[in-house]
Amino acid sequence: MAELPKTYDPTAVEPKWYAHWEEAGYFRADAHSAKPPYSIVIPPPNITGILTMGHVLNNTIQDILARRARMLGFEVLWLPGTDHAGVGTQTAVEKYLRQTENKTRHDLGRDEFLRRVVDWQDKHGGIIIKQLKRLGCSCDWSRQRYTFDDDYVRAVEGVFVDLYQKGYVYRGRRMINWDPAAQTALSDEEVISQPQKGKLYYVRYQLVDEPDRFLEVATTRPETIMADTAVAVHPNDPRYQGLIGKQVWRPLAREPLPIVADAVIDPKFGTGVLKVTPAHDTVDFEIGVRHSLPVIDVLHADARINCPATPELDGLDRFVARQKAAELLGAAGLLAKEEPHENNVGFSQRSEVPIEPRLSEQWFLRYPKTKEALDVVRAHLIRFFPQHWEKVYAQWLENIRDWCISRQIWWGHRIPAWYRKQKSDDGDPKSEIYVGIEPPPDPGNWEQDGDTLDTWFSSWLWAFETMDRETREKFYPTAALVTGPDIIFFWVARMIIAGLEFKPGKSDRIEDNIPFRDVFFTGLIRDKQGRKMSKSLGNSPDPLDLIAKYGADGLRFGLMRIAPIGQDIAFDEKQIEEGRNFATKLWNAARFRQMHGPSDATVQPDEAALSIYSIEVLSRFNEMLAATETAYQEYKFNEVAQHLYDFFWGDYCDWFVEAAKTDIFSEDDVRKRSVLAVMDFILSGFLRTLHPYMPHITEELWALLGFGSAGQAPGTIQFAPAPTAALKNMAPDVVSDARGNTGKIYAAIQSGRNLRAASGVPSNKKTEFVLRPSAEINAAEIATIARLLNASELKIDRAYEPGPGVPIALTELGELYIILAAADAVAERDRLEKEIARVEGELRTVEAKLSNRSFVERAPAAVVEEHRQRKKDFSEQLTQLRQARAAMD
RNA sequence: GCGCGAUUAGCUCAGUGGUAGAGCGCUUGCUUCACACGCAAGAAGUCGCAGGUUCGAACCCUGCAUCGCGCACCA
Repeated sequence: MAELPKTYDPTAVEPKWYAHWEEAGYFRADAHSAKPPYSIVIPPPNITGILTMGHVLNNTIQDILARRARMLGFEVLWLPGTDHAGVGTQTAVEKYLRQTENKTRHDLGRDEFLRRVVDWQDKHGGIIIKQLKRLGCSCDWSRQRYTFDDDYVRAVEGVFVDLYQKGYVYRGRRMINWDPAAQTALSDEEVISQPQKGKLYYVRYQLVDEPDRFLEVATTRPETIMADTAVAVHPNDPRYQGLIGKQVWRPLAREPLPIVADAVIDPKFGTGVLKVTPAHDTVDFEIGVRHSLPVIDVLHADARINCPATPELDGLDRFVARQKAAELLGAAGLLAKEEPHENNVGFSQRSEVPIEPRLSEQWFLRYPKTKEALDVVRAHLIRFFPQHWEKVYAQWLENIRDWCISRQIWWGHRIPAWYRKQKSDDGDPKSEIYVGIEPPPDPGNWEQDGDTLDTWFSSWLWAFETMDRETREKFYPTAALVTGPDIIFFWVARMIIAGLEFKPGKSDRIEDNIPFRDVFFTGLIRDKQGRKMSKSLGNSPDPLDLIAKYGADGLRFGLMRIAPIGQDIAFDEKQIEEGRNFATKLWNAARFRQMHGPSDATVQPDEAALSIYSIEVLSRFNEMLAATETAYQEYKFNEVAQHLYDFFWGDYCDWFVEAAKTDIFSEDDVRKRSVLAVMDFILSGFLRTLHPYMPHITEELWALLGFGSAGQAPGTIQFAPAPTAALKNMAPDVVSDARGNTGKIYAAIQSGRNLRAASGVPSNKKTEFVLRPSAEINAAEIATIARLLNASELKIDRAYEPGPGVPIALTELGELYIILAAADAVAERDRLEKEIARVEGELRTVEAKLSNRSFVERAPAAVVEEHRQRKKDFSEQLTQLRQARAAMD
């Protein structure tokens, strides 16, 4: 066995083990395994994406779940893959083309452009896969899928055709969200509203019958006046009662417009008069339908003004035109006033430009199975963690609107619909439609729909279309989905609907069709100022840099320790540094063990020969196992991490290892062997418990300490069984006695160290202590207490009488004195008086509580008893302290 | 407007009815033979505000404030 180097170097160790794992096929899932299944499908990252902190969080959690399940004896499938990400990828490639060749996609044409995207995908795609591997993700890469795989594409088309035939998918001319930058329709979910500072323009509309009278209309969009086809007032608004049914002149592109009455008008807003612009506003469109108003569209697809009748504005960008329109109106005396105004404007999530409501022919989906999708979550067949997302989910499903699924972009699944122009009897050209996976029988006469499908229309099949039939039989439904709450509608809800509606080989049992049983929603990672991490802010650290600095294990552990369930995470690199420090601590603890001879994980510590410190640490080990298990049940990963950290650093390293040194360096071979066996037991068990969080270093130490060669499954920690509790045969009172004794000893040591520091004795200076014991003290423990106090000598003297100024600490073992070369009576008197004051305060608090009759009568007996005991302890302490103080006078 | 979170030490956050916790940072002392990515000791908090329930509230209830998120509105 090689001696461990002094410092741990993750950059060398981590890739070595990952390569080994992949080669050995440890991550491969066997659909024919007899083991029970545990499966997760990865939220597929964009093919052109690079690893972000969000990915690190998300995939570390999935890896923890997968690795833990393997150790618990499950057949694990973690199914990876990537998403073609329609708009995102197309935008990226278009930008690249513009920069390198100064060309647009239209310059290249559809076929050539798509060829370029595929080039790009082959070149840049898959970077993120390599990065996930560097993070240690134990995905079954042999099953890696892509939303553009041939059979996946076919499945997407199949679903479209199926839903078309069932009447859920339909084509229609409706108001949709138009992204003028990407020049495509969007779904409602892709529009985010943002408050926007602007102006409210009060425009004067002249009455046709009474040229001297004007109707004032408040609008934020004077550039669309040319598209007005009415003005509207509330039917009960007394100010305008007489005007309903009359006409006003449209102030730009002058035409008479009717004054209509509609109940949606808010009389309190502006002047209570609305200009009705059916082509450019959803509410106005609906008013238009109710009053049979014409629709005039004055915008090009890129949101420039399209209105030759008003040449001053024609061709201008909408925001330039807004200003210009106000000027025109002002010059004509038709602008009463302008007011600053803040309102919410819908922005395209991707292009970050304001969307335009637009009347357009698109494909829509009326969602099937919405009630069932609500029920499976309400009945907790699917459980959300944290649970409060159920409400958000329900709110969406209860108010669900049809989904606009067609996109006017080229990179995506082409809509499997074809059209054929036909002459009808009345001479109007009518379009015949064909929808099918296979092209129509005589393709020459048909033209395929040029549009593609919303990326999410392919993503919603991810949970089952990534699996073949055999895999599905074994691994569907998946056990857990780990994702961000920002895609609860985009993806989670739609996957549930998809599973319920058309999971292949659907069963009558609804629980067979749902895509997953548990959904864990991660928090968002924010920077220290609480801002979302984003490329444009440049506040997102590159995870690869962090891995280079702290190791993948350090990054994983550090991040998991600060990621509370359901809450956003304020990222702080210090936390990652702590993760790295923890790895180093573990490394050195193992190194210390290794310095004292070879480990043997197969030897169980002899329970009869255990020291009280061993019993104490083993019992705390049991508590740690139980606590992590409980935390896992609730997906409280940060709690798991904290329990691991506290146990190992505090209980094991700070106390047990230090106490164990007495035995390790002693001549007593029995005690020495016993304590080393306990170390092996704990190191072996701890490495296994920690492995899901820090897979590389635990595997490395597993090998270096020789645990892998001792009959444990194939030499890797990955399939090593999860550790079981220690001290199984020990009587509970023996354990609690040991806990009680070590508790007293450790507390006394802390008091002694405090005394040392308060007396100004450096921690490395060996100093004499005297203990006047209050009870019999086991001689075997004296050496350990002395060691932990760094005492040159610990005298046990029942009759010790301290001279004036010798510092005293009251401990549960008795009175502890530190012997100084020259005792400082003044300093010690001050210290004692402070201590007396403190204890007096504590005592008063407890006494007050106990003198409260209601408390004594109504509080649980155990609580009252606890207070009585504390009162007794404080009283005794006080007596002793006062005696010590009196002895100084 | 509706809903969901958050508000605890300088910072980041645990704590969910019975003596306020951790890590970082800070102060002090230490290169003591696993670890300075470390060891030891310490200072530091009217638990957002106001009511209520209770013998007892950081914790339960009500209201308010501030911050964040979502939905709706958004002329």
